[in-house]
Amino acid sequence: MPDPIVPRKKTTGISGSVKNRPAAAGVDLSEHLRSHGIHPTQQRLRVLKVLVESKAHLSAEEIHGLVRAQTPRIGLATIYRTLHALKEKGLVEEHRFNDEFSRYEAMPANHHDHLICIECGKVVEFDQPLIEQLQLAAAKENHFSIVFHRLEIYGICESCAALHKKNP
Amino acid sequence: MPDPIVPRKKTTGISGSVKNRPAAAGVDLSEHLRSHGIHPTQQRLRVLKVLVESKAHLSAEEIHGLVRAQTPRIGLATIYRTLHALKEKGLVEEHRFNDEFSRYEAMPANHHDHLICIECGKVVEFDQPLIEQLQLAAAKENHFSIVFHRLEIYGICESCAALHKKNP
DNA sequence: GTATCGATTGAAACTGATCTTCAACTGTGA
DNA sequence: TCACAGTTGAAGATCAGTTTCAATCGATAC
Repeated sequence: MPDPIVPRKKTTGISGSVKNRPAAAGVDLSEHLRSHGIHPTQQRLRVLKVLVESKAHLSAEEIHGLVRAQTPRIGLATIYRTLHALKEKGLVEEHRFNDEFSRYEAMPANHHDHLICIECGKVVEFDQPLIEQLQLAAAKENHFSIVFHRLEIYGICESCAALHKKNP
Repeated sequence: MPDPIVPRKKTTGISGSVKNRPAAAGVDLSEHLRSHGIHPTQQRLRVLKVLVESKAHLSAEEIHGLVRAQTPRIGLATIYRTLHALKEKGLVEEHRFNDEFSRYEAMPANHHDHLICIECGKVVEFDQPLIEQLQLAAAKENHFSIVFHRLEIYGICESCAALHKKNP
């Protein structure tokens, strides 16, 4: 079972079903940052805002592009620095799907896993509490205490499958 | 829950419980390659041999080092080219744990998932058929057909936990 | 054995994501 | 106003992985 290459370009917008982020539901982003020990500069607020409002899992490049619409002179280094800080404080999650670069999302209220279409790159989030329980059992059996986990299912989404039937 | 950085150096040997690889159990590697449409050159045989005999998940750099012991002039480009070919034919699996680079293992007979210690980098393989069934259910619910998946559980292994108790 | 020709190789240069450095800027408090 | 710490943008460095290209290999025909 070889890893198919996900044929996705950096610029591709990726949609995914996303639950309400806590910060999107009216929480003051500035206070959100401050309460996590991050000084809320304009740049940091805008990076976080882009992530909170986005329905996608964004690359650093994409975040840079979106933030630049409001703050044209912001540098890519600031994006990376901010993402590191946010990640370290647990406000942002980093994913490495089948790309050669990372994608980021604002930390959701609940952990979830990902279904990723290897044709179009669409990412759908899901959660299966039972899977988490079985993971706990597997960890216990091997004398591990779980800190976090990552479950990614790669496959073909409904619309790509339909396309295949039309143009096989 | 921020991603802890796995404190692992490129040169660290990583152990893990590994079932017998089919090719390690007496199958002729040369024939193994040929039957998958890969011309069995010395270089390719040695890369595959290192992977089959290894008990670890090796980086390209590590494979290069090991192969060079027998073929001193082999280039890193050849390692990468060979790994691509092997991966494409499903003879090798690529993993990206919490590192910034890829690790490879000879394709095991059965799919398995990974427990990874975030302290020492130890990788333990396990499988839980029930988890796979639940994944199928999650995919079906979202109208995905699964091609492959990746489950990685990060945590603290028994011996690192014991160390922590001694030197907290 | 020898000629031919495509496949494969090693070395070196390249690429692209990410990180580091450093001087300039900003905000805050004395 | 001054000092100082924290933050920023720009440019350059780094490093895993890829591409290029001339040299070599190996299978096949003769």
